[in-house]
Amino acid sequence: MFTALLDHIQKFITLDSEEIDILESGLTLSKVKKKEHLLKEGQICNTIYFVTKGCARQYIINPKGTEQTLQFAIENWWITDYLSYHNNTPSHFYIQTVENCEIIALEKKDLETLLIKIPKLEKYFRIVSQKSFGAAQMRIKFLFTMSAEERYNHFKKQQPDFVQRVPQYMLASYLDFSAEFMSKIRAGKV
Amino acid sequence: MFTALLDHIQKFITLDSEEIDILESGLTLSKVKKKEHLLKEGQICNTIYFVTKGCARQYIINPKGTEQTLQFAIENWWITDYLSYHNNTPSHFYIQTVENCEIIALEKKDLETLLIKIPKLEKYFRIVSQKSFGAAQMRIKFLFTMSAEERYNHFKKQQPDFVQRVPQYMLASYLDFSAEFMSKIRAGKV
DNA sequence: TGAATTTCTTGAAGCAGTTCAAGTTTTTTA
DNA sequence: TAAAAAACTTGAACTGCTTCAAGAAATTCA
Repeated sequence: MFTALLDHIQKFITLDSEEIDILESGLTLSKVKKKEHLLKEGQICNTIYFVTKGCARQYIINPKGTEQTLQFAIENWWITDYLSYHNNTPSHFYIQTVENCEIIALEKKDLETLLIKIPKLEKYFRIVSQKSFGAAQMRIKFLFTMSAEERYNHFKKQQPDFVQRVPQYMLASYLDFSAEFMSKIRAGKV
Repeated sequence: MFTALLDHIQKFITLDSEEIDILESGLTLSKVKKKEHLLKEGQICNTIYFVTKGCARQYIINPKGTEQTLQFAIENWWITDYLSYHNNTPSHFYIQTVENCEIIALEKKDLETLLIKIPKLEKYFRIVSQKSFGAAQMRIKFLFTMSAEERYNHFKKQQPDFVQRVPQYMLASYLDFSAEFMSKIRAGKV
């Protein structure tokens, strides 16, 4: 049931069977339909989400009223707003499913209990978040140094399957250009 | 000697005096002159740096040959390339001091030893990196939604002192616009 | 201090990508 | 399976910011 997450955790740390039991008893898997919100702007985020099936995204609504995706989370990715989570401040983001999903939602209180019972998990979350931070820095590098077309081609090369999986306008906003321009890039009219 | 770091750590966890001793014995503080490099592109990063005095930055050299700053680190900030650090891959970044600095350099091997001796530190680094990741997401939000002038004004409002502290062309590249445009923004010619 | 270096400024020309508006295609749902 | 909704396309007009070039000002260092 939780094998996806357990496998992911055990890439970084080793759990014995007792710890696995404790962990499993603290988790719940839920099905979430496409386009449902896990978090809305203004709410305080007190849950972290692990996607075991499907795809979710973090987005904002910009001053022009257009949605802009900041991050996608597919299978084996965590998604949350850590700033809201840690500072208990209203979130600047929406988190929403892009497909029908299976998601492990881990609430702050439960996570804190788990971290006390299984201190090793601290290491897991440390490494995962350090890597995520590293990935965010690379993302900023790409945004800074590549043209729109280069960003699209680079992304397509890195994640060829994923490109088919989400509406092109969402991917366009993730890569920081307009849906219309995406259309022109894909048609080779650039 | 290490009070800045100890204070920072104890914002998130509590250390007893024995743990403090262990920690201090594993640290070294070094003075680093302005413009020295802590990491260069292509090197594998196996050290994390904590700035206790001065200012460092992470930057890249873009295809046009211009430096672009991705991140600044002032007093009480960690700076490193976590992707290179964790994956043992060549770094995409330079890390360089912007002012004369005092820096605690913590090497991977030493840090791993410390994390075993003082498991609580895992929690400290987890929280710090989760917050950093949250901050990186906010940074992407600002880059996505604000005009160049708005980004400058917003940054100036958040960090009024810091704006004076670094060359304006570095700040311009951090905010993702040209040095010339920075000059025009500051002169009100926009 | 004076020379060298670094940083900042200014205006003109250019362009990568946006915006708008309208139509077409694809997907979803009742 | 028809109607509605969501997603994609196209071209024309526009614009926020870059690029270039050259000089001025500030800072560094011998």
